[in-house]
Amino acid sequence: MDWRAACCTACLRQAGGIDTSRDNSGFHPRWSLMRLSRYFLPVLKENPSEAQIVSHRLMLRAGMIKQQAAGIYSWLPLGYRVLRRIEEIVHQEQVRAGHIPMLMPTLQPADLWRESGRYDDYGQEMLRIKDRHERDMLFGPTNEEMITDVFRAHVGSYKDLPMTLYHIQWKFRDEMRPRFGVMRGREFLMKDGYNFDLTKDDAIHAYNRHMVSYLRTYERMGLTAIPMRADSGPIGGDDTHEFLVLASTGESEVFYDSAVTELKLGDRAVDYDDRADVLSVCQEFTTLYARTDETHDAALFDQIPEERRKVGRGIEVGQIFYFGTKYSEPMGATVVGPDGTKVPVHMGSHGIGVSRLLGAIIEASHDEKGIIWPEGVTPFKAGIVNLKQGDEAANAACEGLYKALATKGLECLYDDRDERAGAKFATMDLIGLPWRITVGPRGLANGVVELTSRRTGESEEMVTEAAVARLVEIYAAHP
RNA sequence: CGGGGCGUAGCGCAGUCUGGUAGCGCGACGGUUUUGGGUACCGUAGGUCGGGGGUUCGAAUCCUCUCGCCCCGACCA
Repeated sequence: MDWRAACCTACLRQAGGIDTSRDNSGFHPRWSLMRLSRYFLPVLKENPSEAQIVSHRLMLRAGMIKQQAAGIYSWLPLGYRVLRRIEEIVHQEQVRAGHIPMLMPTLQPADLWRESGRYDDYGQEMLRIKDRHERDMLFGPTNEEMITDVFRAHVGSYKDLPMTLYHIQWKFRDEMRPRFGVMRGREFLMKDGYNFDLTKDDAIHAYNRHMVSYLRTYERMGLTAIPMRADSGPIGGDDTHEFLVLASTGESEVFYDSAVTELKLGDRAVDYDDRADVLSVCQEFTTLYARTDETHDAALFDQIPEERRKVGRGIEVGQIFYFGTKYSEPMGATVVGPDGTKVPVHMGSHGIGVSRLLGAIIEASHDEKGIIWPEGVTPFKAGIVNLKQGDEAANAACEGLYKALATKGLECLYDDRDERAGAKFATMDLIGLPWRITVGPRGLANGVVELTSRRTGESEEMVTEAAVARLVEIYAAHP
């Protein structure tokens, strides 16, 4: 399950401890052995003028991204770690729901899109490219055609269904006006999944299964994402919900019953194969009024008790569609049914904006000092701040802590720079690690270090073993 | 794509109106300071002023073309 991070954790466990030398393998990133003095974290004290909204500013200031062109970014080490972590959560929850990971290319032949009729429909957002043989190619903005092509080439029987394939891949949409940093880039990382089912009922179950897996995915990231009935837009379909994170900087106006923000999936067990179970969760989360401006119905909205009637803005972080045979029919994706006749499969597609989630999470979780990462997605589990670099006791205590946490599988960032305390604290606050362990001669004289919550600012002094135990306990809830 | 704005050192900016060969703060680097919330002082390095063409004895500055980026709008994960 933990197939993304496994190599790092495993090689760490195998090593059985700590290697304080720089890792030069270039493949297994020993992230848990990170000294800030050897890391690449180009933080900025001042706000870059190009960034307007808070998540964009903070991502630039925290040294997470560097813009390379309008809407196109390099992911610097810190940003890359969060991106990978979000990706990992998405993978885990998709696999848990029974969906199968794969990978399709970024470049696609135009002919596939001519089959579905979308080559002409898609418009300028599609980046069209010619190869050296003058063949028409495109940088994929989505993958319905390609997955349908994969499916029809290899699947021919109803016995192979149901099947849901997904991948996490870079997409490109040549937006007229990219903005808000990674929230609306032209190049973006997206999880997109496609279900193939024999009947509409089966496909609706796949739709519901995705809704539940998405709710769990967002909750693990510390987000409240509300499913809202939405227009289908250019992908086209009969049924669709968008998932929106409430934030004043959101691009969509949303109307909702405030009670929906109280709904939590929590750690309740949902059997993804149990249709009734899955359906009941979907009903629980979609019964209360929650719609974007596209589908807003003022009459229905007015029936909500006034004190619960809310209008706000939201950031779209995912969308699920059922679209039936829209692609399977024109592209000939059929299976032979139990009665021996060929029928086009029922499909749906389901997307999560992986790179965009970084921005959404920051919009939802920050303060004037910087980012506040939810434990589920933090790039490092804690920051260790050595207040007196060079002091033998402080150095030893920090390295001991570092080792103790690492052997528990908690990857931390050790600020071993020769800087003033204030500079170190400011950096930690900016990059938003949820926990900070402060180690200095003053506390060590009493045998204690200080554990501070980034979110509340509350500090508590305790012996190092207690700090390790506390963090182990906290992160047990965020695998 | 319509409207507006901006490109000068890694970042934030001044200098452009009124041409005379580039400056400030932060950061970086080297010292001193031994420091519990971006410390202070001393010193050093770093810029063909987005690019091309033109006017001029002389262009960051004036003219022109061009590229890039940002903001508002329409559009979108």
